[in-house]
Amino acid sequence: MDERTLLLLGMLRIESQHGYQLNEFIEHNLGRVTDMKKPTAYALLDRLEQAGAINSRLEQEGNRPPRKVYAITEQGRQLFVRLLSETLASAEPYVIAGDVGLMFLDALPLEDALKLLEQRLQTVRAQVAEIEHVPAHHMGLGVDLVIEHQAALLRADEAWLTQLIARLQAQPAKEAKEAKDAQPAQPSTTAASGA
Amino acid sequence: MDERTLLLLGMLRIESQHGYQLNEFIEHNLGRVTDMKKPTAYALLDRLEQAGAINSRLEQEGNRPPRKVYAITEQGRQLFVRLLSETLASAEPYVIAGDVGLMFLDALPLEDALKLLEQRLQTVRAQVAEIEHVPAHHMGLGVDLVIEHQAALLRADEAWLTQLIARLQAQPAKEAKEAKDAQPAQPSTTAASGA
DNA sequence: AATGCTATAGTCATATCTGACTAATCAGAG
DNA sequence: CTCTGATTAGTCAGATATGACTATAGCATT
Repeated sequence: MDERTLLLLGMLRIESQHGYQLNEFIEHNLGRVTDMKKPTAYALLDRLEQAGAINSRLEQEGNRPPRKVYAITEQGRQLFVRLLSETLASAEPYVIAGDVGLMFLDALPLEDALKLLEQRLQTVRAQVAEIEHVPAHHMGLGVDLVIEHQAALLRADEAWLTQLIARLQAQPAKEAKEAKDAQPAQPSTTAASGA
Repeated sequence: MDERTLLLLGMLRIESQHGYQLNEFIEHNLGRVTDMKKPTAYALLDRLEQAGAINSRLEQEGNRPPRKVYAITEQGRQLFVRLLSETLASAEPYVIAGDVGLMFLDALPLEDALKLLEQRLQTVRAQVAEIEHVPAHHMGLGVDLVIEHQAALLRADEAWLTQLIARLQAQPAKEAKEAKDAQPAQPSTTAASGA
């Protein structure tokens, strides 16, 4: 949530903009950097204005509905530098949603698991391919660095997955045994999930 | 949010448990897998019970306050397999919070940026070290795989960061130029953030 | 000159999540 | 025995986030 604030301040630091503009840019170009949705952005802008980090003036173009153009204030710049420093210096341990699936890999028959992991691998490969084709100097922001970073992580992910699949294919016996070892608990009522 | 449901179902599939038990385990052992908090878990358990995926019976131990022991139902097992399959097959493009910072790296003087990135690198290294010392067969679940996966990603992260720092140190001129190029917009009111 | 379509600009009711709290039991110190 | 602090078990008000919606303007088509 602090990163979202940082993002908005950073964008306004580059250029004063109205809400719609900010949201369009985020939606179209920053899908990899944030998943903040429109209403959240408006809410944060309101809060930032309350706090004096940005201010807004109404602007009328033609006789379209008037829109609020937000500009960063001196106070906002200070907040920006503070948030940026904090964000750069720290490394929040990330939580990867898909990892929950790995925890229960042994609940599925090996064949099924392999099929699903191969699907996942396809998806990851597609993501790598896509990100490698994003043109450099994408938007003049440091978005390039983010793209690089994400590409590096995605490639690591691809490599790991590939190796996992190979391992599972090569040692079905061993992995099956591990799966057994993993549940010394009571066999419980029904056993229908078919492990 | 679906992963959270999957996690709870998966844990109950292994063994019937009461809420407190589930939460303790998550808090102490699954910090890397999920960041779900206690009240969220209770809310999801309620919802799963409404939906018939789990049921609960009250259990009294000594004369401590009675507690609800949740058990997965046949319906719940089916849901579990479905969610697990979906999760394993897909690869949601992850959003790394810290990446927002990278976007605005050029807003700081190079020296400052380097100092901050080095701090980040320290943190990442500490995380790598920590994760490499987690004992294997940690809890008998597939948690091992998750640990491996996260270790792989963390090492990739470390390598990328190291290389970024080297690049920034080696080519201060070029990077400084890029920083200039990055903002052909208006110089705006105050220029106090000192870029 | 009415119709439908897209872009613009934002709002709001609802769903979701969590920090802070309640409340009972137990174990040990004095 | 009774006070203190830890453990167990959970709840709830309030903060956050978002899907779905409103509403106007411009433009092309018929």
